[in-house]
Amino acid sequence: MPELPEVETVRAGLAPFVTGATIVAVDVRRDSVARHTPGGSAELQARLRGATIAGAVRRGKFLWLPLTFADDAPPAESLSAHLGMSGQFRVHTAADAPAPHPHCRARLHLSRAGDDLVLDFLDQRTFGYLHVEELRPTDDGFAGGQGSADALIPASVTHIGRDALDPDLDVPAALRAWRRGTRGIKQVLLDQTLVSGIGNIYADEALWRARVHPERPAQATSVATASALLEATQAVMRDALAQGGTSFDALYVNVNGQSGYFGRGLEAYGRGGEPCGRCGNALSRATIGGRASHWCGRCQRRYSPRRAAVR
DNA sequence: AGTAGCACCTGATTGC
DNA sequence: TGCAATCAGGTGCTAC
Repeated sequence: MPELPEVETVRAGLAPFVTGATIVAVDVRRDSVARHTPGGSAELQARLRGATIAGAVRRGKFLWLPLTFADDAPPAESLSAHLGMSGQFRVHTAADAPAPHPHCRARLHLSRAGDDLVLDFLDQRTFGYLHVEELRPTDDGFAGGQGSADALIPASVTHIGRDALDPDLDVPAALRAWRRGTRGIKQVLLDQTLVSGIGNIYADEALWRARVHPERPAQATSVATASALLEATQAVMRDALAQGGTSFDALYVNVNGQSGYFGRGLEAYGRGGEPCGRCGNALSRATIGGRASHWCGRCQRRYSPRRAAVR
């Protein structure tokens, strides 16, 4: 499922095709893809038509394309996209574009330097969406590193924290936020308002790597442990990114739902009952906070207040 | 304020 | 065999 590394792969794959392209027409094939836009698909179509895409920017799992219009003003609006669980983008030349796939929720017709392109948004499970909205200055100095889009983020993304690979992540503040409250540490890792980009799969992987039990209360997590968790998160995401970036061809923007990184490299997620790659103990699987969770009961000790008190 | 729980949706898989 | 229940996932909303 698309988490930070997968969304970054999509962003990086999309950017060279769409930057500088003008949106000629938008064919919405399922109205719910525009459910976050107040006026629905009609407003999405009307506000996108004629816009030129200035780049592709990402924070955590949120992706957006800043838009400029004929007046040459800096981008003030964006086409925002969230892949949900199963979203994909595919790019075709207009001449080679196939009939829309049954899971195609929207087809955008683009034009750049005389070339006509088709950008399909596919989404089997329909948790993803496209949205057109204004860009807002953010008070935390976020710089997406995308030139003209610096320091502006879509209105719907303002509540999302900097992501785990953002060089400007305020690490001490992030660790403090992770160590607050009564929730289990895994639920805290999944809280996109604190540190974004971590989903169910990488949460399990990071916890396994850092040897932390998913149900350890956040407030019983030491600075050292929280710090190790953040570093494990960054390491596993960098590893995934290195593999996710390997497999795309010109017309397919890889969302990497199953292929690529998945099925290799994973030590915990989806491996309930299989031996731990570190100690050989059978990995546990249970639902925690409504999410399938996987961990090693030997390497990742459950928190015990009594043991903590003795020490 | 912080947290838990559910709705949203579809297709694959499992159970009867 | 056929149908129904279950599961998976991220986010945003509601209710405590």
